[in-house]
Amino acid sequence: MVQLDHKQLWETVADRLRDEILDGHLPAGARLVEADLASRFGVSRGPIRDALADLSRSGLVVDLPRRGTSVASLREQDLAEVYEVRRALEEGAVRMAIARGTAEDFAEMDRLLAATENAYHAGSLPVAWEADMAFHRVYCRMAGNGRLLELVDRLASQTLLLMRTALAEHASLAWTPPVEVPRRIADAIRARDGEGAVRAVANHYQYTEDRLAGRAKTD
Amino acid sequence: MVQLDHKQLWETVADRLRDEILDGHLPAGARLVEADLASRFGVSRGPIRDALADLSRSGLVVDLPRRGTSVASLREQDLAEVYEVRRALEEGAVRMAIARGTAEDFAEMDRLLAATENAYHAGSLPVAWEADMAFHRVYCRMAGNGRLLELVDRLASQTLLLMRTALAEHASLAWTPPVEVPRRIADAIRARDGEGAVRAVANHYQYTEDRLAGRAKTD
DNA sequence: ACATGTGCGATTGTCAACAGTTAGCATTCG
DNA sequence: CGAATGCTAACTGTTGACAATCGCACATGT
Repeated sequence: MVQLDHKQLWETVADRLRDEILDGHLPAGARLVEADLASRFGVSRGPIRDALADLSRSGLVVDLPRRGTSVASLREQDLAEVYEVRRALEEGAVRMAIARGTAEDFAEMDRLLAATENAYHAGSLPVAWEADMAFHRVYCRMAGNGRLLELVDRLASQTLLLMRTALAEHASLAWTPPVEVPRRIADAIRARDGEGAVRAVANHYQYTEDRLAGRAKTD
Repeated sequence: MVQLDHKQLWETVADRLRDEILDGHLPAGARLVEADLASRFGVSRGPIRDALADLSRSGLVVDLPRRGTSVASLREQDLAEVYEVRRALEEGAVRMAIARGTAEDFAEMDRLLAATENAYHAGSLPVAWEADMAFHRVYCRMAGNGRLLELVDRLASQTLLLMRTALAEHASLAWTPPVEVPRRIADAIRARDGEGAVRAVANHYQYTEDRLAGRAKTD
């Protein structure tokens, strides 16, 4: 049986809004008025509400009762929170993933590592970040835990938004970790080295933290 | 400023439904028909939809498109998933918590450990489980990461539901870990021993896993 | 000048009704 | 007798309208 994935109206709306938020078309803090969106997309407010509820779940918008919803403007504090949770989840993920990786998974990781570096050197940071997110996603998928994967996805969205909005203020965010850092994760998983993989993930986040802390000092 | 929490209609509905699900009044698999609930609570379908969406987020109900929502009937697989994610999050949480624990936090942990054991010996398992969840929640709150705490809360709901429904089938689930196991977590946090706390959490979940695996074999 | 009260516009919360889809059952045809 | 087809009732997805609430600006009084 072919699973044709018919999207509900609110899913289509949510996808569209998510894109507009992540590509910066809807800047942080922008108000999302249900009636406006309804007329813009030619639907009623019901699906709009559902879509906004989903984006709120993902942390891309904030929803103040009786006062409407607006695009989340995430701060330093949020960045730290997201990274802490992602680190915890990914450390768990690699431990589970080591038993289940297939050759295709490893090939995809290699491909994404290369894509990240290429995009970085080509100067296309958003593309590099997305490839990096996809890289992390691969081994989280390998963990074979649907709940974990969904959480990672939602946090990845928030991370992308954070990077985008933060980059607008701090040019020093225009970087990705040197490819060796994430590669160590891939290598450890490939070698079925659980503790090594956990260390590699910790190292990756430590590196990122240090780099961000450095920014805080030098800016 | 005092945060008085005025509840939206859907929140009230969600709380009520959550209770009814967790105390077994609404058994696993029970269909939740929007119109029925609307007339039962004397509201329209709108707030009911919002409430169901929230419960779906928490994993307490499943939502099949165009076919309505019903109380989640979680399986062995789900139990494993939830525990894996909880373990990952809590290992991260204790690492963050060691720096931030206050005397009140430690007192509350002690109190909850005692409450768990008392309720267990008094034969009131649901109470014991809830106290245990609250215990875990304390050090997750100490981590000072709102996102992490919210995830832990949602997973705790699922765990309670799992325990309840599983208990109905397997009497051998009628237990809690010996109080020493969670106490080691509290002790390590109190001693500001980060790696020890991580080990204690891992140990706790390992113990639970073994016990559950034992059930699978002996039942 | 400052605090307090009041009216207005904007926006969400809630409701009731319509339309499309689904599962189950009866019916028909081979 | 079995499989495919066509109905039917139940339910969700969606809509448009109404009511309640909030923020803001202006007026009023001290």
